[in-house]
Amino acid sequence: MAIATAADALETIARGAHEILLGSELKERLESGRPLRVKAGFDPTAPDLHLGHTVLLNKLRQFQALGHEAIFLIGDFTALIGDPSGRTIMRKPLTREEVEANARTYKDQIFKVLDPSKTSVVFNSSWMGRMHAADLVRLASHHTVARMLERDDFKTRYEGGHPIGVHEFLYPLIQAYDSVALKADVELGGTDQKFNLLVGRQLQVAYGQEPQVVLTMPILQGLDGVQKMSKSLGNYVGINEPPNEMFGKLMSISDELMWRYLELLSSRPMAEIEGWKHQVQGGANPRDFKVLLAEEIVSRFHDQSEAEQAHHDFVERFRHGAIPDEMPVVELLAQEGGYPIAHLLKDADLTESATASVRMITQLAVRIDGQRVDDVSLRIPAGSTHVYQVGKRRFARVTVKAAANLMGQKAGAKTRGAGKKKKAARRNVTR
RNA sequence: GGAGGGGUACCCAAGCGGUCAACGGGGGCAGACUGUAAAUCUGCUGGCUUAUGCCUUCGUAGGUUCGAAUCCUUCCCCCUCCA
Repeated sequence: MAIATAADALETIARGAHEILLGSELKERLESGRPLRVKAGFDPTAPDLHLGHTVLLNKLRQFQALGHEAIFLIGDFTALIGDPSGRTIMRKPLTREEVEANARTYKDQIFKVLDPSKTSVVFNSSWMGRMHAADLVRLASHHTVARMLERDDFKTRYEGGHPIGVHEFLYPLIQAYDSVALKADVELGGTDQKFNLLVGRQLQVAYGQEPQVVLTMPILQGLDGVQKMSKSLGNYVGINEPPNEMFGKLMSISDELMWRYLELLSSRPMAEIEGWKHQVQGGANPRDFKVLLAEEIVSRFHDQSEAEQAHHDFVERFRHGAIPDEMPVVELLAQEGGYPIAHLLKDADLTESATASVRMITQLAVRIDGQRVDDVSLRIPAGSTHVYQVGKRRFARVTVKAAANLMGQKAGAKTRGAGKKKKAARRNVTR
């Protein structure tokens, strides 16, 4: 098997990396010529992978391309603890069932990036599940509380008066033990994992192994460019998202963030990306390079033609202000006198509440078939179909129908009465 | 086990008997400007068929009062110190 020269390999591996500890050890192992065991652990807590996860996957892929073996560790055992990294609060443990379901989705998705023939997928429950209490105590004896509290987030929480569960201390230890069990040569992780990864080195030495090389990758910022990409923050691009969504989201990142994404997500050579940077400094429009990024990512998770289509749709929609072809279609039954606009927007899921609709209308953010609406008390007559728009991104095609039979009843019941009924019902539930 | 401190809207954080749907900041949303972005400026940020109106919210459940996020009691949760 042909393995690239150690110098070339190092350059590839170092791309985008935040830190390599120790670089000299990595070089030695690369020079040994044998395939290295490269481990990266994932919490099976996220049901859907997003681009943030692919930063590590891409790096694993690069190792594979260099002839090494990727060990994709699903931390199904550790997930029962919940990684406290970067958190200021304690995480709720997952149930066995949740963990298993999540792990399956991982397996389904990672091979969009990784080479299956050079990947082994392992679960740390397969050794941790068999460990005896006595072994765990022995494992725990290799670390001190003082050292645990060196970890930034533990320290912050401790000093800030936030609770820390004793079991959370086990997380780094178990993750570290995984490296022992797997005899890992290299472990990849986000920068927030540095502490855990280093515990791995220490523990391997304690168990008589050569310490693994630690490679940390920057945490990919989400679309907001500030917080890390995560599903719960809603600033993510999922790898299973439809092409248009994916394309649109990637185009919405800031110019500055674009370079980060290119470095960490694109498979284009860095030299080429550097060239783009110079062009932008010379006055080229960053947007055009953002397009190239978006196309590359969309074609990776879909295909080339879908990427081109997404690009085309995007231009139509934003440059020419076109109304998108695809949008939710909603049918509503009008009451006597038409459908009040504020309620229509809420019922079509364009706003959170009628009050919010009023706010949007007042702020001139609402359009019907492209026409601005400024009348809060507008009523939409039955028998009409229009495209309603709130802000720039939310659309729905709404048909208002006459409510033939229901009309009598609904009109008969005064709104106040209906409101009271609801409240009464709620009270009953509470009691 | 004992002593003290604390739980306010998405988050942080004021308020400490009426003028509180609750200051301020962050975040979010919208408008203007742009390149779709960023930066900037402005507005909004509990719900209700839109109302100088009503309803629900300041950990939980009660109580005092004409009136409570603010006072009293119960319970729950968190933190610190002592043992």
